[in-house]
Amino acid sequence: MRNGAVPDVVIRRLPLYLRTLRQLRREGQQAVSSEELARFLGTTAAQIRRDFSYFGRFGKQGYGYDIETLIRELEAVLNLDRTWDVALVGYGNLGQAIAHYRGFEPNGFRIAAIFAKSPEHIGQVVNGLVVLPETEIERVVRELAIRIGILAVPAEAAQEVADKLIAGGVRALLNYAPVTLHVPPGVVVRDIDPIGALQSMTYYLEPQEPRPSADGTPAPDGLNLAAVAAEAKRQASR
Amino acid sequence: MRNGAVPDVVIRRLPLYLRTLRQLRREGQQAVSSEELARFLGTTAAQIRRDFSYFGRFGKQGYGYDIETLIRELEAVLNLDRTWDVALVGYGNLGQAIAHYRGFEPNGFRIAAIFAKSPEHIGQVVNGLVVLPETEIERVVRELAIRIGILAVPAEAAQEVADKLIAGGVRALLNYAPVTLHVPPGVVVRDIDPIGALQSMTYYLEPQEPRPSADGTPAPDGLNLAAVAAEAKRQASR
DNA sequence: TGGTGTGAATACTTTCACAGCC
DNA sequence: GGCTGTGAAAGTATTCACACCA
Repeated sequence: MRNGAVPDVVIRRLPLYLRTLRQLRREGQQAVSSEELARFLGTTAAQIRRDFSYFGRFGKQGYGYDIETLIRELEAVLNLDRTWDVALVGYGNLGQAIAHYRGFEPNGFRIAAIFAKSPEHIGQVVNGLVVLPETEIERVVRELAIRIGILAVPAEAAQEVADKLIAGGVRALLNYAPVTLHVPPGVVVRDIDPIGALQSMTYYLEPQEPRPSADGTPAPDGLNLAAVAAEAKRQASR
Repeated sequence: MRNGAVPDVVIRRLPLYLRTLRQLRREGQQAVSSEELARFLGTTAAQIRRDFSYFGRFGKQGYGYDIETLIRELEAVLNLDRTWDVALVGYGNLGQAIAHYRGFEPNGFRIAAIFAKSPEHIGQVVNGLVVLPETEIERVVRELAIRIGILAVPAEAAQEVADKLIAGGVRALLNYAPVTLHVPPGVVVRDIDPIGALQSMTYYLEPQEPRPSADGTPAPDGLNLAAVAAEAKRQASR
């Protein structure tokens, strides 16, 4: 983000360290060296040591880092030693998938309010939450002191919804809409952009034409996909 | 990615330019200056000019960039002047959401094969595609000459699935699983990591305690969320 | 011995600022 | 007059390499 002492690149890497450390803890490991951690993450040991050094001296020479301690330190740095309430806006395909995603709670995030535009969605109950109308965003977000919003609305609606969330006090936005949000200073945005990710990867691919098989054939190359599936299922259920 | 002439940071920005340019085209705009484009994107004009300059001289002094031309140039750079077939692996909540997402096709990506592990999913038909067993990944991907894979499987399965895709010829992976994939040189990976994004944003938030309201009350602050929803719905349907 | 933490060197990225062109 | 494309400068990030320590 803005110019604090610690570069944002570093901050973005901390969750990866945390994830890997928790994994190692799950496997019963006690300590880890920057070298070993780097292998897991596909980075360098120097980078990891430098990254940690922004926040303190967490390691012991000749030993490495105590995993339990390091996890707690990183959680403290990232303010993850508490649970954060989140407001989800949008209850279409994507919004519903997010609402049902079980990965937030174990990571310290809890969807505390859901907003939708369509009357068909408003009033539905999900995980004990009532889907509220988007007109209520500002009020409810303020009342519940929610600081984090997830935008799962169509591109056209994203900026307006972001404005409402921010008006209610939200300071961090996870944006799934394919638009660049404009936010005042003090508000962080992270974009989730699968299409952009795909489009940047194709740069590195050989631009060979898609195979010249005549269009219209659903299963080129003599591969009968339905048959493949049926046969495999038969085998599996044996 | 690796050391080519053009930095990967630049490549990652191109899809954003493309998206914005298409938006402007939709609105009927003919030309755009680096300055104006920068305002839309929250960057600087200098950066945009530098980025484009890696690939050619697309602008006209005193005029700016012809939007139509620039779009075509960027599409060519990113190899987006064709349609790319994609293999989707995983058909749980997330995989199904991805399979039904309507945003791929208009952007030049087409899900051409879907794989799942669970027998309950295998054989289902989605958009005219039969969900295939993961055992068939390598063969089918090779037969269909698919270069791009989307991983929507649990963390534990991700590396193994990635290996199979790569064995079949995939060279680009969009990874939704919360793990660091290890891939040979020549394979690009982009991670979609909402949890990591949230965890890095909380660094910037005030670490204030969640409001001290006694636990257990589903609607603190006298806000009756169900009532809010019901009332709003009543008003909307009037 | 085996590892950290960190100055110093290197590599990469962004920004400035202006000549040059339409 | 207005805006591009780009050398050169400034600013960031990564890596090296080693003093130091358990």
